[in-house]
Amino acid sequence: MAMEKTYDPKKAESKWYAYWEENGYFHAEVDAEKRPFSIVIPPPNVTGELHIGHALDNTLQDILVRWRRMQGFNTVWIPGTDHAGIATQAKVEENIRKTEGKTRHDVGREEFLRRTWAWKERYGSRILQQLKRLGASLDWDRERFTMDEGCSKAVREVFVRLYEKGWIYRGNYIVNWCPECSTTLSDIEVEHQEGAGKLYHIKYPLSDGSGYLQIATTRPETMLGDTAVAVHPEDERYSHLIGKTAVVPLVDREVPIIADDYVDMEFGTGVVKITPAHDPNDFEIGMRHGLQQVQVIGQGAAMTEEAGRYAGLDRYQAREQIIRDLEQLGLLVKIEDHEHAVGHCYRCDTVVEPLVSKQWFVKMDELAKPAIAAVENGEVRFIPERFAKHYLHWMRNLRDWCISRQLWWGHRIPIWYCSGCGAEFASAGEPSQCPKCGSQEITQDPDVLDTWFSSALWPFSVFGWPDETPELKHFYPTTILVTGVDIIFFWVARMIVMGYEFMGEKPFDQVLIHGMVRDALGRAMSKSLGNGVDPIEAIDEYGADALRYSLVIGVAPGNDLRYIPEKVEAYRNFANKIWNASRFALMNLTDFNPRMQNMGSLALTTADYWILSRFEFTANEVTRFLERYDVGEAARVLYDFVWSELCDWYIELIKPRLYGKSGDETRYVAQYVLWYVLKGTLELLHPFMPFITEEIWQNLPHEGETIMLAPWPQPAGLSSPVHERAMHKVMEVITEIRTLRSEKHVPPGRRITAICQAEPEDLEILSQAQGEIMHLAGLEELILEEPGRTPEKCLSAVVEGINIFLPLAAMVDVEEEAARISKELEQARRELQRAEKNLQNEGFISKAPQHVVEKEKEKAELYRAQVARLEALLQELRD
RNA sequence: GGGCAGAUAGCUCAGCAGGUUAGAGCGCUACGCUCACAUCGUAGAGGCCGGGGGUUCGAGUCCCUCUCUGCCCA
Repeated sequence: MAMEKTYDPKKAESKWYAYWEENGYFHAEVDAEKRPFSIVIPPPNVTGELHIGHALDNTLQDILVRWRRMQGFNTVWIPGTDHAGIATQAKVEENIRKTEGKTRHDVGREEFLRRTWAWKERYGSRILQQLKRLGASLDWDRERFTMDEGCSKAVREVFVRLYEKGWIYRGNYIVNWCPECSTTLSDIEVEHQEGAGKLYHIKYPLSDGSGYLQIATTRPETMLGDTAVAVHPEDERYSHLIGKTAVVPLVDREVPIIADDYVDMEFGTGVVKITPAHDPNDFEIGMRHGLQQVQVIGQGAAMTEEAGRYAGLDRYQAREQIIRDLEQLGLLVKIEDHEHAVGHCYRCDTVVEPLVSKQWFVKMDELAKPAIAAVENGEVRFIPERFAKHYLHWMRNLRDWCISRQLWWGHRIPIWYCSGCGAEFASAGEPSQCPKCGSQEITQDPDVLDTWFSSALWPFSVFGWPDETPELKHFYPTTILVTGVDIIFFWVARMIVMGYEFMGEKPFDQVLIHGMVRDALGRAMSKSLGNGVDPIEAIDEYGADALRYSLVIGVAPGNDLRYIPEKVEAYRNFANKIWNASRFALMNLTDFNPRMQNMGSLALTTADYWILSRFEFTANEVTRFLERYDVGEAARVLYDFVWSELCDWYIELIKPRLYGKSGDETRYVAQYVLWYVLKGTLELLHPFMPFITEEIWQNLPHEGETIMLAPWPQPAGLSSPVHERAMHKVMEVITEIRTLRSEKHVPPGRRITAICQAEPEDLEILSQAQGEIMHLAGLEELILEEPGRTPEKCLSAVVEGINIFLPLAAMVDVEEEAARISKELEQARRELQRAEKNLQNEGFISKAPQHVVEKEKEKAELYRAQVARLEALLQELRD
């Protein structure tokens, strides 16, 4: 095959993805003989677009999936999308508004839903197509959608069962209302943002005319709905007023002065107004004290009729007007600047309004118990572990989950009301009459469920639950869930809850949490900042493999990372490096057939033993890191091996042999080892860089149809510390000669002579590698001898106890040489001192492990020789 | 207010189970188009591992504390 000088990702990517898909390599059937490895994708929003966070999340999953698949696990990765209630509905509404100038109410519920489905059909596959560009090896035959028939059935089943258990209930409670989205939100869908606000101090007259109480509030507009004033029961300043009444200004409502622990004596004046209808804490107090609820703010965030002359005003206009009016009445004491957190809608960022309304809730206390225990006892493990704390803290302080949404797009709540007998009943099917009175006058609850309700069932609904399918039996619990920190509460926690309740078992063994992708300045990516990165653009520019590698390499689990285009470029270069090393290999393997001889019968050189040993080490490390889900370190180890050891050293070392300069026999050996290591390296790289590895692998002698299904490299007994140490010495000698040349500006093309003096053992090593040393150090002659004489007029150095002399009389400046050698001598002495100090330490000798002591002794010996040699050199120079 | 994370080369980050002469990429300096690669090679400069204390024979790594930055919860 003719390979281009640079790697072209575009061609390889489309070609191989299609090949994999057509051959069904992504698909797994249930196979009881094999160990399953299963992952469900965190379903992206069906009408969304792939962003860089998805790219990271799915790259991690794909790496794990491809790796386990190569290891022979029965591997399945389930794709799918989420209907994303609010987001999708908002998009379609926006479209209707723009094109027809109509609202969803103008269009009507049925028609609106028809259009939303059409929208989903049209744009819903987009994000999945984008995942294909990334190389994601998802089992497309098993694609699901949270609102498809099966998932919807699961949702209704779960709802009905919980309802019948009494764990889903309807009640009038204070909920978070988004005036913009016109729906309730669950507690976690509210984001608290710190902001500059004001603290208003207002006087409330006592009913008996004996004076005033001064209260402090950040939201004066809610005072119109005040039904009490509260103080702390132990606050002596006010104890005499408890039980009396005060008058709420502007509305002249007489309200009780109550005592409640909730009041913070330190805050403001220690007196707070109580508005049960518009504040969650006040709501609780109201329940405790049986207070009336007066709703003064409506669903559109405008003041209601209850607000009297303020009715119709927006909540913020009302605030201003009220302050002006209080000021006129002389009841406004002061306004202070005040930092406080305000709840915003996580979808549209509008300030949320707490309102009392009739909604559906899931009772969480019982449900949470097994889900808490599972993480406490390690049945479900978070990686990194610290996220278990986040999870547990949240789970232990759970409030009931508000699941009804005033939307149209979603799973409609399977509750019907009978206008005949007034019954309320749940049904998993489509009832035609009331089970109590038989009346056909029944209407379904108009609300839909929180999107996360269906996502919570994802790990079993995708396998066909409530039916007991073979898939469910084989692939559940899934092996690992990979997702970002931001949805631990939204999604992970609820999956664990639902898994235990309905499967009687955890939904996954492990949860791998990764951080967020930030921009180059470390800021979160957001629409408003416009600093988002389109992964598809990055793939177009640098290739999917490069993007994948750049997202995972060197990232510690759970840590955030920055997206820096230069980094992607660096791994584009890495891909190119692999490409060119392979191109070189293939050019030299045209006449090679690995079946001619096997490795055992080959006369391996030190370099061969060395690279095989390093390859084995690398393979073990990569596997070890992947087993700990430390993808970042696995990728880093591989990168270093490929670039430094394989390309910079091994390939350079064997060039003379490949060119036939040392005979056919050793040429074949070099070919064999190069082929073996390159093929194995591609296999190790494949999970990280699926496309380029397949492209090259297919061109190397290989067995099998695809690298995707090639066996993951196993330990093969290739480790060889002896050869590693020998090679290390050779490399040090080469580097030292190069350094001397470089410092003295010996032209790179000039072939020179070198003399190496060493003890017999080392001489043997050097002599074995004589050809390689000469080749890589640019020598025309390498003289190997035992120490004794000091050659005249030489550049000299000592490494690894080996004297090196370069007879370059013209380059030798005695002063410079002396200075350079002195400097090295100093350093060697320092190291020697350090080592000796350790060895003289009783504690060290007796307490440090044997191998550490041995190592230290070896070091000391080496430094001692180094010092002696350098001292001798210096002496000669000065004579 | 509570909890968590981070602080290592000019920049962005690794450093896993305390023991390496503390690493990488980018950037920087010098040289080099040597028949895989200039998306490259060779050589090099650059770090009291945030401050202070402690544990240990030994601390970037473990413990305490302080400072700064970020995140989550209330």
